[in-house]
Amino acid sequence: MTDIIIEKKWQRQWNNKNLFQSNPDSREKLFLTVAFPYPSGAMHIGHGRTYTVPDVYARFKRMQGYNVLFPMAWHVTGAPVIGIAKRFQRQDPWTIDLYKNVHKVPEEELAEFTNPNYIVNYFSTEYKDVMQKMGFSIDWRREFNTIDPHYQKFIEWQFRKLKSKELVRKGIHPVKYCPECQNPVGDHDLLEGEGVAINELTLVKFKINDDYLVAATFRPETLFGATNLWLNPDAEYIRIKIGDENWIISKKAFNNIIHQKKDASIVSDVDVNKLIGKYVKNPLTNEEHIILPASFVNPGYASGVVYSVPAHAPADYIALKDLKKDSEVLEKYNIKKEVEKLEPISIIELEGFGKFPAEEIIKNFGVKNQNDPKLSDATNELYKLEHSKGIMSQTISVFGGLKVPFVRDEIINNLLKSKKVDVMYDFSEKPVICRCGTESVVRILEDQWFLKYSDEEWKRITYNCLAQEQIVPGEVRANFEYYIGWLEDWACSRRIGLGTKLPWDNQWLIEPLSDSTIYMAYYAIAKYMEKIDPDDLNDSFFDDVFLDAQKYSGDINTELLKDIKSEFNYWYPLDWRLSAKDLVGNHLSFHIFHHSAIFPEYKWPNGIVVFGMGLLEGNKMSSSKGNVILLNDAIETHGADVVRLFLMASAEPWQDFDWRENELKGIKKRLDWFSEFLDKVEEIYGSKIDLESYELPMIIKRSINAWFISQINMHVRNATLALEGFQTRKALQESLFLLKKDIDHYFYRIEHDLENESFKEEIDNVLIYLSNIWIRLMAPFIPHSCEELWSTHGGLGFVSESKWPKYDANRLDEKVQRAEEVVMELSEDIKEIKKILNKAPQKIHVYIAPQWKWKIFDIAWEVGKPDIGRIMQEAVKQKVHDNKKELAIFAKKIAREMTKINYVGKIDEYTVINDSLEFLSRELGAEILVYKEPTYDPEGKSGNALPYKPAIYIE
RNA sequence: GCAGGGGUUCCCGAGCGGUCAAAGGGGACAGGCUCAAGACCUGUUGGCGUAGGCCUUCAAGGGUUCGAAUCCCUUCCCCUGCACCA
Repeated sequence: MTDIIIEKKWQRQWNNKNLFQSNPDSREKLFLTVAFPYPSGAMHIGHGRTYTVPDVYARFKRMQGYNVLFPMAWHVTGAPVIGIAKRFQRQDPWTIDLYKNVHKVPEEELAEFTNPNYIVNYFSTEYKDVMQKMGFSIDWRREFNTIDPHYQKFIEWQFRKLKSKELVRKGIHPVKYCPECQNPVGDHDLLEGEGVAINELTLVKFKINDDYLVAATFRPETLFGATNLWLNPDAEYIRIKIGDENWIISKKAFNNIIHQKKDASIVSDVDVNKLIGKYVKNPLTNEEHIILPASFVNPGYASGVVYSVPAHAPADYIALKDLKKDSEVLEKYNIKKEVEKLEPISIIELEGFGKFPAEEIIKNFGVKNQNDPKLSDATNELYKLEHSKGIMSQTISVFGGLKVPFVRDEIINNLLKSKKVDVMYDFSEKPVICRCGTESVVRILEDQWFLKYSDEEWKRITYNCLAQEQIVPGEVRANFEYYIGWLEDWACSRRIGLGTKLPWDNQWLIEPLSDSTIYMAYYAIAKYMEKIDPDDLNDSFFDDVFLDAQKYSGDINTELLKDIKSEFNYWYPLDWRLSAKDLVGNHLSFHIFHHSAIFPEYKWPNGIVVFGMGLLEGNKMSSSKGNVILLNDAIETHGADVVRLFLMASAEPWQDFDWRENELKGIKKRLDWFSEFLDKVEEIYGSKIDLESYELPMIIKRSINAWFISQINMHVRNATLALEGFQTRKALQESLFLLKKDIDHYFYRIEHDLENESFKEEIDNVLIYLSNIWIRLMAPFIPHSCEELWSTHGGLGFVSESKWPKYDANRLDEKVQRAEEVVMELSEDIKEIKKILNKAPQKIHVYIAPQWKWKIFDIAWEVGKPDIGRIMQEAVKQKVHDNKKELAIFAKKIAREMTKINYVGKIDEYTVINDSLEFLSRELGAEILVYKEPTYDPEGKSGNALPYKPAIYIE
């Protein structure tokens, strides 16, 4: 078993020999990168998996002879650490506790965490340390972070490039915003309301005298069915001035709207009671609607004004019903007559419902009145149904028969053009509360910059780029296609955070996902940067290095420039990009977008591998909830190789893995078994073995040895194929678990052969042959243990630099493998019969199938289908057997048998069984007699003999 | 709602037209080894069976096929993502 001391020893030696520093040479290259971490917290086992996968692949490819580049850097751009630092400044107890107990930061370090730069530096140092403890084969000379001055030059170049291609535009954008902190807030910064979305609502301006009563809606198509407006009589309303219009909205709504309509100002208070009973004009239908009171209207949501569509909105329907019954209110406002006249207007047809779906859904949900909490469920349900399945009624002139979503968009667009409606934003759920305790609002940021992912031409080349990439696993390709189509313009500038300033508009920082789309190219040149003054990195430099513009002007020495450029051209394009599946819709898609926009086609990335998530004992891992195991702790308790092995064996990279302490024990046992295996071999061999010197004869004498060698080669072949496709779990199933099972079986079978000198020599050679292959096969997964075994048993150099085992097609023999199965199946069958007979046998007679039966199997195999007619025809033609009756019975029988037995051709069963006679008789506790011809067959059992299935007679 | 992925024997999980009562691991049980425990190895882990067999199973229902856990349709259930955030 490896302990940390041994692991450290090998890490030091790899480092001393610069084993993983990759420079261009004559070998074929392989360049892979994995999403760099955002170091705002400690590394946990989920990260461990993310970085072990590329490491295993890198090690595998290196052993195959590729010049592999596996670099690493730090993504420090962004706002979260700013928020964290602020919380430390405020001495927020929750944050201090999180960093002390979950991230396990020492007390004296925490004192410095008021500085965001300190935080990212602290954690990137820690990440690097843990990555080295994991034994990752990273070329650390290329390490950088995203606010290095050199890197910032690269980002500036990239953005100027995109701008010159007109892929960046200016616009406005709604964000969550804390009025108290005067800053946009992300989910991390919230006390309440995590994951709440921002919804766009249409503001419908209902004319009333010289004012507009402004109602908000998600469903402007329902304007056709409006019957009245609702105001909350207990709320305060005000008149505001927007441009040259006066709007009436609730006072609370103004607190929100002021962040969205810059020029809005309060004009006066409005007495809601005086509005009720008055009429407004519908901007779409020009009908007049009465204003009525309703308590369900929330003055804090949207504009605090609602227009009523009782046929299709449950709240409106039930509010109207409530009002009709409320004689006190009707009298108070003197609106009795008008209200009595009001009836729902049906405008949307919905399969399964009648004219007034709102009425039905209220009944279904058992909603009692407008203040019933079930009302919102009913509303959501009907909203969804009408959105997905609703058709506008034929009574609606131009839109009759059209689908609701289409009509909605049409109406919004038309009314926006004629300025009859406006747009506002509000949260999908409330409240949304900032960590400072203030309720957040939706604010519109102006002069925001966008990357134009909606651009048709850009989408088109992005699709082209995707089409020529390999995607692992293949199912994710559809996801990419979907996201590339779905992406709209992306706000790529930010006010706060660490990062690079937008080169042409200094008030903005470049958004963190936008500054990490093509940075893989930067790895290729990063190791040269310490020799260069960042000010010399002008656009002509990057144009020349990355795009071969050949127009460099600046102070960088020509030779150096040439080296940099040829290094980039050696490594690029990127062979594999690895990242988690939640980044498919943003980072990985952006990665394709930006490569296709900036680089020529021959530099486009070759492939993407998408990862799953990590679970801890069946629950989602989450640092903020404390449900994590730090990678460093896992290494300390189990050792890096155990951790690596578990992470690679428990699930394929794209599946979710589940860290279970219990399963980990099994992995640890398995690794110990592997590590001690060589001792076992030496025990059998009788002295120390030398991995480099053994001789495996071409002709293997014993069939069990031939079988074992064949199995080894099969596992080598399968493991190699699996690794080529990043299937680490499958690769380990083959190279560790199934191979071990075969080793167990082999030992079980040869147990008694060891006493026989003439058998033992072959066994010794087979075991050293196996050891030599096995250590190399396991080296990418558990490099420390393998280096240790390799060096202590005569391996030359580092196993990390040894050749990946190549499977030997001549040693992989299906028939040899099937023969062993025949022996084992025979043993099972005899055991089963013994069990049924329930008495100890004296002698067991085994009859091999006659020649003609094999011939019929050959024929059946040729035919391929259980077609008795054709098998018979062919058998008669070839005269395989004289006895037609026997032939017919047999042909009939094998028609079914054939599909079950995995036929690989004739096997010399007589020899194979005789070779295993000793084993069988010991296993079965009786003397075994094998017959080619049934010379002794008192019960006529020999006729049962089939190929692969000798007949049995027990007495 | 949209998109993607799933529902497999006690549990986790492979399989994705015949070699499937279904890999591998975990757990449980029995046996071997051992003074004993652990470790290790062997076997059992759907039911029936006095000759290697038969019957019932892979969410539910229907279909295609000589043959389906595997293909098609319908239904039910579960997971993930849906943006300004790393």
